[in-house]
This record gives sequence, structure tokens and C-alpha cells, in this order.
Amino acid sequence: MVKKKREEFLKEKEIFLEHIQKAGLRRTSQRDLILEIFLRTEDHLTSEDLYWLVQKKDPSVGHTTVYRTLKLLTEAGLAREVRFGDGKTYYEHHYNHEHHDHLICTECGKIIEFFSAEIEDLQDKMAEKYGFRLTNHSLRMWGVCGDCQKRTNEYIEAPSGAQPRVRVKSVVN
Amino acid sequence: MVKKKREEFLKEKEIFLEHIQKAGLRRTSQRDLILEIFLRTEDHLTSEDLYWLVQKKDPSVGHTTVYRTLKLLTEAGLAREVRFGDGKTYYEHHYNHEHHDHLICTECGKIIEFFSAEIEDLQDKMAEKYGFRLTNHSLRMWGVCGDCQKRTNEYIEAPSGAQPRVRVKSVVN
DNA sequence: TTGATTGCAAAGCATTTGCATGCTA
DNA sequence: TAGCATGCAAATGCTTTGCAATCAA
Repeated sequence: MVKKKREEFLKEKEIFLEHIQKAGLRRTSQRDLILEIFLRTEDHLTSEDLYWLVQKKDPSVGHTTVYRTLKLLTEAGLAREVRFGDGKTYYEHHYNHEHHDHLICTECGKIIEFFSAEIEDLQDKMAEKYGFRLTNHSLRMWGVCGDCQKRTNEYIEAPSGAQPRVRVKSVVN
Repeated sequence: MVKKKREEFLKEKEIFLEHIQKAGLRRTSQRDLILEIFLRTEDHLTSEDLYWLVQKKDPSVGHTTVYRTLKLLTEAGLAREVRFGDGKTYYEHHYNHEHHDHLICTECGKIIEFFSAEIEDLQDKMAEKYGFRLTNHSLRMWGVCGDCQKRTNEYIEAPSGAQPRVRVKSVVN
């Protein structure tokens, strides 16, 4: 992951403060901290994940606040909710991030983000065909990644101690 | 919805019985009833929906059995799980039904099934590009359907008493 | 000062599980 | 008869809500 540029970081903070102000909400140390940590962490995070990261800096912050702040970040356009099939809601960075879809390895939980302008085009055409004005869409593909295919073929076990980030139970979750 | 042909109906029952037999399970009156009602009901059903339909015929059948039987139907390839963003799991007929994707109206809950060979193609290419062997994929698009757009433009309320089948809260659910 | 925010505990909600009883094969 | 199936209640897991205390503006 590329280190986030300082300007982008500041820009995102600004967006958050603006959103808070516009909505008549209040800036608090908890929100600052949660935003800060979210911005510094690339990768897909659950509320739980973020909660533990926040705990390290300030053990007084509660679960609820993290949940609520993630909703706020989503409303502000800084975060986006995604689900990969393990029943949890993940949050990814949204600001200045191209729209993309996800490939999920059901063996090791690896997530690959991809983008296809052709697919997007066809989706828009499809929506048009049925008279829909689209607001959102989600394309997820589950399968076995190259590494895991290799492992299976060679009758070798998963890397010792490997804990899949995402344990896919149901592919529709 | 076209009325299901008798042969198809019988074929699906046969598949279920076969699945049960192969898995060393047992045929019961509850499973028969649930299968029967599921097969006779087109549309997307939640476990809860199916439960109430079953109740009308046999009030002694419990929630749990419906849940478990739907899982069974899914394993047998007769049903497929889908989620539309209201936090519930819906089941649709899967046997002899072309793979398809979903357009969901976030205003009235209308679900449109569509299929695009081009999109499927591009998906496969994308998976190949990243070395994935695909097992499953899910494309959902949310938006406002033609009827609801019209209603909004005309400042007219939703049809009185209209209860959306699907009340979309979060688009990722 | 006022009303938004916080953290806790409790509630919600869909789904799953433990277990004693009932029933197929 | 063996052991799968059932239905109830309880548990689960994630998320949301009620509420009294706290704190930003």
C-alpha cells in the first residue's frame, strides 16, 4: 500500500469537519481519533477491527462510538461499506478511490480490487434498458486465487498460522 | 409468472428426494410440505415468508425446520440465496433457471432479474486476469425504477397501502 | 445553556444450536 | 432399533437503541 500523501490526508479531514458542521453536529476527540486511525489504515476494516486499533490509543472509547462514527464517515463520503460473505460489514476508503469491485478468495480470504470500464458500461446500459436510474451497484466474485489453487494441487497445507482475514461462509451474505 | 409445468414440478421433487437419499437423510412430511409450497410459489421468499405459508397448511411446523429445509433445498440446487440490502436472506428458484442478476428499486422494492452474456464474459476474463478460478458471483444494482421516478416527478405519493416487499436500508447488506 | 455525544447495558433481528422427544428407514 | 428430524427455547453475532451523564458550541 502506498503511503497516503499529507495533502490527501488533510483534505479528508477537512471533508469530515465540513460534513459535521453542515449537519449541525459536533467535533469531538473520539471522532477525531477514529477518523485519524481510519485514514491511516488502508485495507478493509470492520467496526470491530477499528475498535481495537482505537483502543490502543484511547481505551475509554466504546464500540458504539466506532459504529456511529463509521456511519458518519460513510455519509461524508470518506468510507464505503462492503460485504464479502462472512456476515460482517467492512469499510474501505472511498474518497478519491476509483469505484471498484471485488474478487474474494474463499480459501485464504484474499481480496482483490478490480475495475472494468466495460462492465460498468454494460451495467449502465442494462439499467437504462429497464428504465432504472442507478444509485449504486455491487459486483462480487468468489473463487480460489492462484496461490490457493497451487497449494491444493500440491497437497500442501495453508501457510502455517495463516488466518484468513475473511472467512467466507455464505457467498451471498 | 407462468404456471409451472407439471413435469418440471415432478422433476424438482425427484431431485430433492434424490439429494435426501444420497446424503443419508430422511423424507418427512414437513420437508415434503415445505418443498411443495416453495415450488408452487414463484417470487423471492424469505424463510419467514415461507414459514407463514407453511403455517396455513400445518401450524405445527416450526421456524427452524423451514430454515433447515431451505438450506437443504439450496444444497440440492433447487433454491438460491440472494440478498437485496434489507438484511434478510431471500430464496429464489434455481433449478432450470438461467443464472441472472438483480436490479432492485430502493423506493418500492421491485426486483428485476436480468441476464447479460457480455457482462458474464467480462467477469470471467477479469477472474482469469487475476488467476482466480471462479465459483460464484453476484451483481446487484440499486436504483429507482421508472414508475417510482414518475411518481417523484409528479409529486404524487406511493400507491396507498403499498408495502415494498424489500425495504432497502443499506445497499451492501 | 442547550442540545449533541458518549458509553454502558439492554434490545433487536435474523439465524443457528442444544437437547429431549418423535419418527423414518 | 438406530440415529436422523423436529420444535422449542436459548444462544449467537452483529448492530442499534435507550438513557443518564458529559461535553462542545
